[in-house]
Amino acid sequence: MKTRVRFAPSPTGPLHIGGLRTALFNYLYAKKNKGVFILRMEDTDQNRYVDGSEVYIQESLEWCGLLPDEGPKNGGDFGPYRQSERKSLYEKYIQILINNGSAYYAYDSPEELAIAREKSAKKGETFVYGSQNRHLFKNSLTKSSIDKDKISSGDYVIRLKVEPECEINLFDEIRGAIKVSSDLVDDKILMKADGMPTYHFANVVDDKLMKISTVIRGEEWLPSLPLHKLIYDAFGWEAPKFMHLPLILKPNGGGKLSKRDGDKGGYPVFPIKWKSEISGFRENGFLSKAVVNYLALLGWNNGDEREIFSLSELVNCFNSTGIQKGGARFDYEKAKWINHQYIAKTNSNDLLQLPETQKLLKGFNKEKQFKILALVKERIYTLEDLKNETSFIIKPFPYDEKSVRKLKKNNPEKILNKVIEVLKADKEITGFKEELLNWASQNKVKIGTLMQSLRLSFVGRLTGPDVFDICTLLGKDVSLKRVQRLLKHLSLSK
RNA sequence: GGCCCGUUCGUCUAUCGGUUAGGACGCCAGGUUUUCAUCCUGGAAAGAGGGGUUCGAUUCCCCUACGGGCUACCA
Repeated sequence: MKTRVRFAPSPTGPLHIGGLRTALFNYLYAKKNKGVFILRMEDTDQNRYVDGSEVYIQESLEWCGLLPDEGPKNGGDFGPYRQSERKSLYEKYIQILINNGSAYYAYDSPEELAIAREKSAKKGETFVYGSQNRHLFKNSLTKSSIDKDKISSGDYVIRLKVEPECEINLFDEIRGAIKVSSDLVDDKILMKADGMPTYHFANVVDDKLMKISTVIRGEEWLPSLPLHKLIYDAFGWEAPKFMHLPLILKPNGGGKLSKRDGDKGGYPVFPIKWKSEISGFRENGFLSKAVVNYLALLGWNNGDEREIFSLSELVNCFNSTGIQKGGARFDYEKAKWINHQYIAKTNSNDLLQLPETQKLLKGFNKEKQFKILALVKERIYTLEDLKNETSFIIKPFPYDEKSVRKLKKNNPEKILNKVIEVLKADKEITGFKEELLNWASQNKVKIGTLMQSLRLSFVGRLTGPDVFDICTLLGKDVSLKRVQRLLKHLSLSK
């Protein structure tokens, strides 16, 4: 049987990294098994639909290199790939269930149900619309015939008729066998009053019609697995395999990572920016490969100590036995560390291709960009760090006065004047380093003081990359100006 | 509340009955860099608790505790 898996988000806003990781694992499973990765939009809830979501999801997947083989954008033989466009299919298939007695019409209003639910809650009971009490409600099982008026006015839903006292045997590829009694399963609504299917029904029908071999989704779906199994059974269909992924948890506990955790925690939770309001990993200076790598490690491991994987390496190594059972806390520090590894490893030319890098380095020509990147690449954790690491090239930081005062005690004027002399004489800056160091040792000038004088001149602080590399990058004229400027500053601050 | 799933350093994880319980992030110390960062070396840091099974349990089973998910005409 051909491996076919689907990533099935609903377009209710931007996709967060939990969803992205589900997509990733689907992709890896598909590619590992030489199968097909499908994108399906679960847009059956018209109230929650958010414009732009589908494009966002597609772009996020593309940014990460997780290109769907079939989906709303590029089509396929099993379309349409938006559930809203498959309405006639659900209508056709629900009739099968109506006809074989597995489903029935129900006419209770949402208000009536809310009241019933409240009643149960007051008694401390769980409300279940099912075999025990369905006779107390308005439906085609309690009335001798179906309510023609309600049907024609569309004022009804269709529920699954769950048989009592059946043992439902489930199997999850990660967790193994699970047994649940059918008494715990509601007569869940399959078709809503607006004529749209619920997730549960559409999901089963589509997975069957799209020949999905393995359903890989988040653990939040595990509780509805019995229901889904019952729907497959009602059709007499063989169910696909199921794999429920552990959830990605908030960094400090308290549940699964949510879309709102980003602004609270000061870290991105979305792959790319959403409209202009929320920035993503991309805008925060992450390489997509690093994000993919980190996400893969959140709930999966290769069984060894390896941590850095490219997408194709992940495809090769991926194995569902390496998937974790428990939820994984999101750790932004580790994500940054992986990004740091990728930035340092990626060659500068490739980094310069990225629009994000170009934006950060737009004031420089190509040659200079390359040099700057080489200078700071191994120091930074995100591309955003380029800003802080390179700003002194355009304009030095305001002098760190504490360092200036300290330096002053060591007669830096003599050194700075020598530097000026050398810079003026040396046309190419080539012998700059050697000459200064020689001079220092001959004149009993502490090298430390020399270095600090230079660094303070060029950077304004006592931090940064190698001071002679900086000088070379700045060029003779700029270097000279900065040394003269420090000399002037020293004399003024007497 | 009910149901389901889970539980190894602070965090991500290795271990498929016998290990000084390993690695990584973070943290601390030292080294390199006469700066900071990177990098290198070292260190502190874990089997939730209680019962079984077994010659032997982190590993298998049960209970408890804790964590999480679900409990909509949302997905």
